[in-house]
Amino acid sequence: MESPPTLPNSRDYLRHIAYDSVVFGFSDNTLKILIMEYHNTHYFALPGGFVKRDENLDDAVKRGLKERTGLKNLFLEQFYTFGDCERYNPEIKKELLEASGFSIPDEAHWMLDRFVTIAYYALIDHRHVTPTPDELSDSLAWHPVNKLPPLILDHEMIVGKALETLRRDLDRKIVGRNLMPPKFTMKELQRVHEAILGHPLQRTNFQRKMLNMGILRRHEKYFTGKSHKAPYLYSFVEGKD
Amino acid sequence: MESPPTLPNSRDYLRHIAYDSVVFGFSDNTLKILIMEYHNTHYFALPGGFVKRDENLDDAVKRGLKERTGLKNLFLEQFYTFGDCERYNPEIKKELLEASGFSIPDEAHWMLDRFVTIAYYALIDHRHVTPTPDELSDSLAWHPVNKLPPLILDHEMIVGKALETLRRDLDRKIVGRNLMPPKFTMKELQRVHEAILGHPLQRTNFQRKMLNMGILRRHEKYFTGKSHKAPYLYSFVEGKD
DNA sequence: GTACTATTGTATCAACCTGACACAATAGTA
DNA sequence: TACTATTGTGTCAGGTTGATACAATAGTAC
Repeated sequence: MESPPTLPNSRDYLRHIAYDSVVFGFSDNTLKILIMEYHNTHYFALPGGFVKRDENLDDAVKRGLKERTGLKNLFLEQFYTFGDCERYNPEIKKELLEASGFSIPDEAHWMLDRFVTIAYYALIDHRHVTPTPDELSDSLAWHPVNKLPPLILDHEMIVGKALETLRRDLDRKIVGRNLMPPKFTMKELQRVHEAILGHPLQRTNFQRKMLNMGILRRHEKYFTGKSHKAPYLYSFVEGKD
Repeated sequence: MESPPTLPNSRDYLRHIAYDSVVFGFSDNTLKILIMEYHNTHYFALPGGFVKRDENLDDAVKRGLKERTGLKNLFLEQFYTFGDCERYNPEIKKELLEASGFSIPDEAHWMLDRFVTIAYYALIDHRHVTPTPDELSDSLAWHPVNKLPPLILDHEMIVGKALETLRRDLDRKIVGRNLMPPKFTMKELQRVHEAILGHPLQRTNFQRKMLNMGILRRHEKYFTGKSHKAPYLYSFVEGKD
C-alpha cells in the first residue's frame, strides 16, 4: 500500500532554513515534551520541519504542529535561532533519511546541507492531543523533561534554552492557561508551576499570589471523595494576557 | 581608483539567511542607533549582512559589526528572527543594488530572493566608534531612536522589538556597563536608564537601587566647576554580570 | 567671611510583596 | 463525636519601591 517516499523538492522550500519545536505538556505531575524517534534507528529528535517558499515562518511552524498534534490554535512562541556550524552534519542526516527508505540522489542534496534552525516552544493541554508521527519517525511521544533520551545534534541545548525561556515567561505571561484543562484546582495549578520551575512552592503563598493576580475565577467545589476539605475549582478569566 | 563592485557569490553564503543589527549608543542624553543610507537613494536601513557557509551565525554578526564600527568585543544579543513573506521585495533590493552600481545578471539572483533575517542588538560606548559605511551605503550615522527616518521593509518593527527586549533586559543584565564610559556620575547612569525606558526616574530611588545592587564602585569626586555639591564618579565592578 | 543657589547623598515613611508559619474550616472515616 | 488530611485565610517579619524631607557642599555674589 505504501508508495516509495520522495524527498521534498528544493524548489518548494527555503534552503538552509529549518525550525524545531519544543512542545510542552503536563501529565502525571510532570512536565513533558514531544520527542520523535526516527525509523529503524535509535535517534531521538525534536519535531521540526522546513519552510515553504511562499509561507510565513510562523505559519510553517503552525502547519507542522497541526500535522503532528492536530491542534490548530496553540500557545506558540519563538525563542531562539541556532546557527552554529557544528550543526552541519551530513552523515547523520543521510543515515536518518536512508533508514526511512529515502534514496539520496546526490551527496550535495539540499537536505544534507547546513541548516540554521529557528526554535519555537508550544504549550498544550495533552488531553487534546494524539501525537501523530510523520513519515520519518516511528513514534512521537511524551518524555519527561528531566528524563530525556540523548537527542541528536544540538537538540538538548535547544530544550535547555526553551525551558529557560519558559521559566522567565512564567511570571509575565499566563503560561498555566495553555497547559491546564478549563477547570482545575489550585493544587493542580501549583503542580504545573512547580514542574516548570523545577522546585517546590509554598502552598499558601502560591494561593495568595494567584488569587491576587485577578486572573482566576472561582467556581463550585470539587468533591474528590477523600476525607478532607474539598478544594474549589478555578478557571482563567478570559482576555487578561 | 575604484574597481567595479561585484556581488557576493552565492556559493560563499547561505541563501535566504541574513542578519540585521540594532546598534545602540548613548549621547546628548539620547538613545541612538546606527542607521545606514543607501547610495543615491533616500532609503534608510539597519546595518545587516549575510552568513558565510563556513561561519557561525554569531560570528557573521560580529564580523559585520567589526567592519562597520571597528569594535571587536561588544555586548551582543540575538533577540528575534523575522520570517514573514512580506519581507520578500525584489524590486526594492534591485533598486538598492543598482543605485550602488551593481549590475544584476539575473532576475533570480540569490540576493533578490526571499530572506529570513535574524536580528541582534548591540550596546556600545559611542566614543569608541567611528561608523564606517560599507560599499552599499553613503553613510552610517547615529539617529535618535524616537526620531528615526522611515526605514525599508520591516526594519522599524525590528527596532521596536529590539527596544522592547532591551527594556526587559535592563533589570536582568547590567546594560549600562556597555553604554557608559569607564567612569561616570550617577546622574549620567540615570539618563541612560531613562532614555532606554522612555520615562523619567526618581533620582533618589534610582541612586538607592543602583547602590544596593552592589555593582558600583565609588571613586573620587568629579568637580564640574558648577556651583553646587560635586557628584562622585562610579565604575562598574568587574565580573558581576 | 556670609548668604545664596543648584545639586547631591542619605534618611524616612507608607504601601506593597514575599517567605514562613499559625489556625480555623471541612469532607469523609472510624 | 473524635479524628485525619487537606484547604482557605490571617499574620508577622523582612525586603523593595514610590514619595518626600533634609542635610551637605561647590561655587557665586556680596
